[in-house]
Amino acid sequence: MRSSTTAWEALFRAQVTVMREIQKLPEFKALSTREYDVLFNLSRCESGTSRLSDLNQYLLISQPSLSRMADRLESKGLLARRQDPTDQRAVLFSLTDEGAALQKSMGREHIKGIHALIGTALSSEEFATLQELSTKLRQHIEAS
Amino acid sequence: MRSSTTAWEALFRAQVTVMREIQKLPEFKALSTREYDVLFNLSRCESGTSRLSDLNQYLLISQPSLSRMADRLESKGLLARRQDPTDQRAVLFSLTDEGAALQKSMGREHIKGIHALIGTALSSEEFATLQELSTKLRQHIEAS
DNA sequence: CACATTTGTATGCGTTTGCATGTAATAGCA
DNA sequence: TGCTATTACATGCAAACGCATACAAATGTG
Repeated sequence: MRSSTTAWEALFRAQVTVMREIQKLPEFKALSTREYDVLFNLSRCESGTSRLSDLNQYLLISQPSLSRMADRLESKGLLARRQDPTDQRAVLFSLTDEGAALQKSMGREHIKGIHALIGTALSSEEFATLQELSTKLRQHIEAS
Repeated sequence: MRSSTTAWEALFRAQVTVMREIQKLPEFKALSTREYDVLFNLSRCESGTSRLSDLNQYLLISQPSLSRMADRLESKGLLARRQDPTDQRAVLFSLTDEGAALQKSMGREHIKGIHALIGTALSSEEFATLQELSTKLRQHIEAS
């Protein structure tokens, strides 16, 4: 009972602390971290496209918020919407060339920023362990 | 370069996944997770009070947002504002009895929910390691 | 095959948020 | 001491958010 909740609290506090610093980084003047996260997740789809509802699974924002955020990203020319040919209800999102390029450049800066921020906080082995345990935790929930 | 950023991504994704589930828990119908977080942080102050700016250090929301959230929590009778006698600019927040009681009851439900959600995801040793590494990561940033 | 249910997305609307800025108190300095 | 800079919080305002709901397409059911 105790170990899982204290571990969660520690993980959550670490996330808040890192996130506070990340939001200050200059690359997030153009796009908020939430918006970047949409581009990032889309860039990770091997098909290059994703339904709104599938994308929403990996984000903290609500479905209506994502729908409207997509409007904005679309009007900025970063994202393209098209109908799913196999399901007329569904919408498929994909990055435009411009969106993909912006994601890449923000991603590069983001990596630099993260490294500068936490690069020396833990050893390589510790980072690997943290990654492994975080992934295991996430997968446990996704599997249930 | 790589190990720190992939570990951060994994930690962040885990946080999103856990948080999505937490937000669905029934106890967060009364108060949002952000609002609960304010009560939680206040409950952890050994003095029982905290300046707005100090409290804000541990939260992701902006200072103006916290100021207005405090207005709402105050009007709900959960929080009390008073002036810092040693600094006329500053405001000291503290939980009212009602606020402390609500935090405790939400905290209890929260712990149950977390345990039900992730209790069996990792072993006790793994949770302890996750907690230790997360804390070390956070402290590295806070120290800089 | 009609009809109810479910699923996927969009929209109305009130609330919450952040940015820029205002105001007042303190600190720093010449 | 007087003046500037800084710090702490609040407020105006537009943007973004979530909830409830509407709508349309797909699925299930008799």
